Amino acid sequence: MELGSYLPYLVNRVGQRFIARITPVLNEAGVDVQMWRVLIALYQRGARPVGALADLTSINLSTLSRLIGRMEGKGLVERRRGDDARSVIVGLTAEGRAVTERIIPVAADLETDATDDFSEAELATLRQLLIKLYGGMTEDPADKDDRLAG
Amino acid sequence: MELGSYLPYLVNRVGQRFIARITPVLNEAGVDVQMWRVLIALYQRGARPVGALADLTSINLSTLSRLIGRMEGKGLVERRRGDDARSVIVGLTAEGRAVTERIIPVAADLETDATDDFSEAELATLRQLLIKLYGGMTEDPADKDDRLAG
DNA sequence: TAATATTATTTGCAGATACAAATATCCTCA
DNA sequence: TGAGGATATTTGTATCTGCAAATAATATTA
Repeated sequence: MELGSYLPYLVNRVGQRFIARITPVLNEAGVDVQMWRVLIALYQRGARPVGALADLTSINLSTLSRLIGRMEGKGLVERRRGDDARSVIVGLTAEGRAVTERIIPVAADLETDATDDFSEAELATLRQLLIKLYGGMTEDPADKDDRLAG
Repeated sequence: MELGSYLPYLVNRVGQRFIARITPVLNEAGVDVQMWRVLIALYQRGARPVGALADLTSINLSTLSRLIGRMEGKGLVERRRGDDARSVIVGLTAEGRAVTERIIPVAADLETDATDDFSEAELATLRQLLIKLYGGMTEDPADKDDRLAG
């Protein structure tokens, strides 16, 4: 195996660079990368039980529980009891939404900046292939048959 | 901004899935994801001072220092003094190399598995675009002009 | 060449993470 | 309807992480 053409390697090193670049932006806004994951997940998908949010973000459930506690302390999210009182629904507060919307344009610039040399066609192809790749990967490889969606 | 087509998002969620999949394989071999990063960096690039290894892996220097200590304890790497005695050169031991080479084929299968539905052309395009993207991103965006390589 | 600055790594410490156990609620069926 | 099991989340605890300070060695310069 040639590591330089190994897909997980190629994907993760780009991902890490994106993270390295967005981190200062996030810190300025008083959040970290994990909180940002939660913010965009909630922003995109709406309020969710903790467990569903864990699936969505791939953050460990106990870690997420405490992370939500910290975000609650910052006024970014709020917890409420679900209809099923075992579950706790987490949703953005107005401030959480505002912070997210403040970061988004900076994040968008970051992408633009990184893809200076890309044609529109290349960019579209890259997006499409990444979506396809993700779609082809279930969380647990054993589930390959009953895959429904991301 | 539509998050579903936001490149850092698309890249990182695929990267996370790869990590989720390789983790059990690594654990079986007694290493974690960070150790794996160090192993492949050393395997690919050869022995390096701690600082250079930190750059290569994007692992924080103090974290890396202690990580190397743990890996040393497992017999995977060894430290030796550099010509400049301020630096510490880290290199794979025979066992570290053996462990790395034992994991590599499993990691390769993981890629094959994830790209079942990809044509050779699509796979090649994806690789090429990821390499190009990485090349267009310096660690520090301010360095955009004096970029040399990854 | 001795004092000071610079570079490379390690350690002190506070906070974050993940596994496993504990807690809280719901569902089933006798 | 209430006992036992299933599901959802939180907490106990040991380990890992990263910032800043400490340590160690090399370069500079007066």
